[in-house]
Amino acid sequence: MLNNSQYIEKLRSSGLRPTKQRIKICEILFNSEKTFHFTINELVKRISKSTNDKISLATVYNTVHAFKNKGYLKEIPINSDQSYFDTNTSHHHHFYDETQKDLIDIDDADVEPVKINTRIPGKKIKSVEVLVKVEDDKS
Amino acid sequence: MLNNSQYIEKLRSSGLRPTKQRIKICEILFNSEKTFHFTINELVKRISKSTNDKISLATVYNTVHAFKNKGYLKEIPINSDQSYFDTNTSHHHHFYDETQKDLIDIDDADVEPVKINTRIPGKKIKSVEVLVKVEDDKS
DNA sequence: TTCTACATTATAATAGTTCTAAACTGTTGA
DNA sequence: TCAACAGTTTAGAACTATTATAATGTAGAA
Repeated sequence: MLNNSQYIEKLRSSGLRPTKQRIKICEILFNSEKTFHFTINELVKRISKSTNDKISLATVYNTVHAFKNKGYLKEIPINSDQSYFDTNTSHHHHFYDETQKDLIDIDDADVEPVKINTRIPGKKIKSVEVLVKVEDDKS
Repeated sequence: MLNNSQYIEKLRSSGLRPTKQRIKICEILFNSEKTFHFTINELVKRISKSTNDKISLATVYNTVHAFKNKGYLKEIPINSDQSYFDTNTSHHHHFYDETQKDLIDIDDADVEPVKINTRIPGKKIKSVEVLVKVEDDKS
């Protein structure tokens, strides 16, 4: 939970100009107690609910990508018609409920560390992501 | 490595009419010694190389989805501008080389079983997929 | 204040995928 | 065998998420 001046500092310190659009998006994404998942489309809806100053779609895309590049957001690898982002940038994994089309965090403590006993020469591991797909248990 | 009459049987037994388009796509996907990854776009190219009878793009999409639904193909969860499919439907995971935009199988023996110590009530686990993103090691 | 580089914006463009509806074809059963 | 039907293919249009464009606006430095 940060106030605007802290967002301004955060943006400035990472080389992003603290425009009012970016500050507004910071408020929406980072003011919550809880981290959450969203699509661009959902973010646009939240923005239009919380302000009268419309932010253009292009700016939302630009900002989300900028925040992702700075490490303030993570993109969640999932086959979907749209990209999912996560405000929780700490190491953790996800359930994907295929019935509800819903993403759920898996607490990192609930996943044993994934051991990959092979490497690709000349490449270093950037991330290890586990996606657990679930569906309604009708048994 | 199956011959056409075996593909016909395979298709029929899973409730898919063995049309010449589907048989041709079976040949391309399942005649290889090795399993492989592909995008729709790449599959279309392979088809046009191996036959003079053009298969329409819609049919390629339809067929790939039908095969996926029947469990003959797996879709690989990855953020990309296009969907990746895998002819290897056995349990295994992937490296994704972000520099080369290239998918590489991880032999299942090289990954310790992923233990998820939590469940979602009323849901059953359908799959557990690990994606290891790698990049050039410039260190 | 003025300048400049960076941001925002509306809109067009792009690309992957899905939809449509007409033509075609494998299969069934008389 | 062959008619009839349901499933399949097809070209092209439509759709949707995302990116590019280029003009306008603005934050920050001098």
